[in-house]
Amino acid sequence: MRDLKEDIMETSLDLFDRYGFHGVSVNQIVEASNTSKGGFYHHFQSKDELLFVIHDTFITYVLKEAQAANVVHSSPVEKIQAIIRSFVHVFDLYKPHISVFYQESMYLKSPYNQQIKEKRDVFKDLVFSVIEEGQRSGHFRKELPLEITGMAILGMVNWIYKWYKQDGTYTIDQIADVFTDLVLHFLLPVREDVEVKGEMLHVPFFYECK
Amino acid sequence: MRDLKEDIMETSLDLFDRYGFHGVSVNQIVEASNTSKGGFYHHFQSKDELLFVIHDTFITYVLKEAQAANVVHSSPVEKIQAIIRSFVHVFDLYKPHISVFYQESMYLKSPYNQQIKEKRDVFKDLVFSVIEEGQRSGHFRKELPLEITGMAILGMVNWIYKWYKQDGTYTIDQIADVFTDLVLHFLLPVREDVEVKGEMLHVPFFYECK
DNA sequence: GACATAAGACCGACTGGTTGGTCTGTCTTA
DNA sequence: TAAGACAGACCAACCAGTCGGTCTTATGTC
Repeated sequence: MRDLKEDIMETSLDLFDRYGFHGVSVNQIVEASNTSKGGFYHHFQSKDELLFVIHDTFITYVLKEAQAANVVHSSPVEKIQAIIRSFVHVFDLYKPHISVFYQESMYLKSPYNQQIKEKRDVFKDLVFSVIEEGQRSGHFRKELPLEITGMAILGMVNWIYKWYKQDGTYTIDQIADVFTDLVLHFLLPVREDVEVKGEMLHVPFFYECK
Repeated sequence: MRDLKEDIMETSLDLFDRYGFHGVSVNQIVEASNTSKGGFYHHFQSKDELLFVIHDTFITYVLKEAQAANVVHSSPVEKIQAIIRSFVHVFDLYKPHISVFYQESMYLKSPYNQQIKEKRDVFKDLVFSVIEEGQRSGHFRKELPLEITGMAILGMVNWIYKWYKQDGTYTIDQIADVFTDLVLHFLLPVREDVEVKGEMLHVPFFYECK
């Protein structure tokens, strides 16, 4: 027999993914997971807390991975590659969690919304700081506004939750590869500038300004 | 005296944007817009229909603009520029509508969800076909997978609704310019390949290369 | 211009159903 | 035997939607 708390998590994740947080009642959750109101409220203080736990699961993961990438690599090019790769992979691991998160995060009450916002901001700042580091060191195009470029990257990756299917045409690795290619194509400067501190980058870059 | 229906639309848009569709009751809407249950249901068949009308407003706009761009321009480069520009501008005109849409679209019942999906698909297919056209004609890099690249563009633009503020650091025009720059940087092949059928592209990149 | 009339605009008390959450109590297990 | 795991009847609050009624306004008639 499985742990009942995990059953509730899994079942509610499935239901939320299909019908949304507000489209599923606690009664439906306990019914589908073969438990009871008492069982549910023994494990969770409220329906909101269940939602928070769902969020925290994947946010903790993506943040840990990005922070590790930031420490392991020294070049901003390698950092952004590693961050995008792990960021994209999160959608393979936690897609239902993420779908629920973006559809429902606005309804979470204090103190849950506060905690979630903090973790998301740490991740965002990390991505931004890598871009900024690359711009300062000359790896990335200095003329790009940090905020717009950063949000473009977060946007194209976050949007994956809308269309990615595990049994789709492309694997999550292929998506990660293409996305990294796209991002590096608009981040890296013309070829002449890519040589930084005697280091020659072997990243395909195609466009030169006229 | 304003039209009451418009008052309801505007008030509910504001409330939905702050608290979400399910976070606002019809009672709250009629209270905030100084009308009544009767007044509300005189203008709208249901709460769902109100949501549908909100959606339809901006979807109709973005679709019309993109289709016009597709007809007016002949080069895929100009087409994608115009589409991105108008797509980005929709967030300036209809940001509350769009926020509500992405948070709530999942809860809409038939036949509303069907109609919305159709229009969104038409728009998506239009963007994809422009990219494909550019790849066939040699304007765009042939090695990029259409689906992943297309969803990357839709993702980075759609995500604007999460962070764009009208009184923020950058205007919507600046965002559109940077986004166009980013997209063309990863779409266009090396300069040698940009010359197509004797036509030399004069792609107006917003930011000057060094 | 005065009046009758009808149609649409709007009102708000009311309802039937649902929801998140509580509480008392039982069962299991260490 | 005590403590945590779980059960399920119960409740107060709330919600979308209804319905009989009133008010406003445009129009046709004399």
